[in-house]
Amino acid sequence: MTATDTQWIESARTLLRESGRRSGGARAEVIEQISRERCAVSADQLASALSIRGRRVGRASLYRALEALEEINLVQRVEFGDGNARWERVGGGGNHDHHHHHLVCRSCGTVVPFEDDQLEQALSELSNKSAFSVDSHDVTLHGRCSSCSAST
Amino acid sequence: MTATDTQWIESARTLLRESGRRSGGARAEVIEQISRERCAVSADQLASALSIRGRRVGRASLYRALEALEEINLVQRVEFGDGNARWERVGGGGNHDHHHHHLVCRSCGTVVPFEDDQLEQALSELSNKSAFSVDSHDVTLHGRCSSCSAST
DNA sequence: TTGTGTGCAAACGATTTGCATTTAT
DNA sequence: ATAAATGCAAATCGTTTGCACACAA
Repeated sequence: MTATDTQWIESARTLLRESGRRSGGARAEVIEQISRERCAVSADQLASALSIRGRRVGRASLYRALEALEEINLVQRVEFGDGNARWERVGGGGNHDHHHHHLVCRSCGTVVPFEDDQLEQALSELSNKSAFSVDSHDVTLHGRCSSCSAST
Repeated sequence: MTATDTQWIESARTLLRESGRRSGGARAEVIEQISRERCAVSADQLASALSIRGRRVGRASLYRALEALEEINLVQRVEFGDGNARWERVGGGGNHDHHHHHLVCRSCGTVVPFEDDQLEQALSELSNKSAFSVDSHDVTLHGRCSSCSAST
C-alpha cells in the first residue's frame, strides 16, 4: 500500500464522517478495496475481489458505498460503452493523484490506463473557455489491444 | 436537411444493402430520424421524436436498427455516466463529419457538443503512440451548464 | 418463395429500493 | 437511545430475445 493509498483512505474516512455518515463494516471494506485498485473496476469485480478475501459484502451495501464515495468526490463513475458502470478513485489529497484516462479493447474488454500532459493541457484550456463550469472530464480511446490485433 | 445528411442517409442505405440486409419501414424511419439529430440521443428520445411525427416504431426494431447502424460504423454508441446509452451518427462520407465531443451538465443532463482542434491533435498523437490500434475516441466534460450554475 | 424485418410480450441483468435487523456513536 | 448501515428479497428500468406474422427481394 502506497502513501497515496493511505492518504486516500484517510480522506474517505474523514469526509464521510464530516458529511454526517457512520463507518460500517461493508463501507470500510469497499473503501479499502478501491484503494487497492489501480484503474476502473465494475461492481462485480469489487464484489469478487472482496469475496476472495473472505469479506463478502451485500450488493446493496456495495452500491450504496460507491454512491456515497461518489458524492464526496473520492470516486468517479465511468462507462465504457459495454453497458456496465465502473468506478475508480480520484483525488484524495495525495499530490500525485494518478489522474488518467482509458484505452479499451473492443474485442476482449481489457482496460488500460494512460496519462498524457498534452491532452490534459488541451482539456484544461477547453474547460476554461467553456460556458459550463467544468469539474471533471474523461477520455476513452477505443480499439484493439495488441494481442487481439495479432489474433485476427 | 443538409447535403451531409443526405449523404449519410445514402451511405446507410447502401451499406445496409451491401451487408445483406433489407430495408424495412422501421429501420428507414430510424435512419431518417438520426440523420436529423445533431448530437447524441437516447433510445427514448428517438422513439418519442418518431412518435410525434406519427411514425411509431417498436422498441425492439429501434434497438435492432441502432445495432445494425453501429455494425456498419455509421452510428456510435456513447454513455455519459447516467446509465442510459445514447447514439449519434458518425462518418458517412460527407467531408465535414461534424466529429465532436460532449459537455454534460450533471445537474439537468443537458448535452452540448463541441469541437476542438488542439484536442484532436493531442488525441491523434496519442493514438499513434499507443500499443492499441485505436479506431475511435470520445471525450466528455462534466460540469454545470450556465443556467444550473446560476440557480444554485 | 424465402428469408429478413417488425412488434408484442416475456426475459434479462445491472442497479435500486423496501424493510426488518444490526451497529456506530 | 437514536439514527445510520447492512443485506436480503423484491422492484425498477433500459435493453435484448422469442416468436408469429408482414413484407422485401
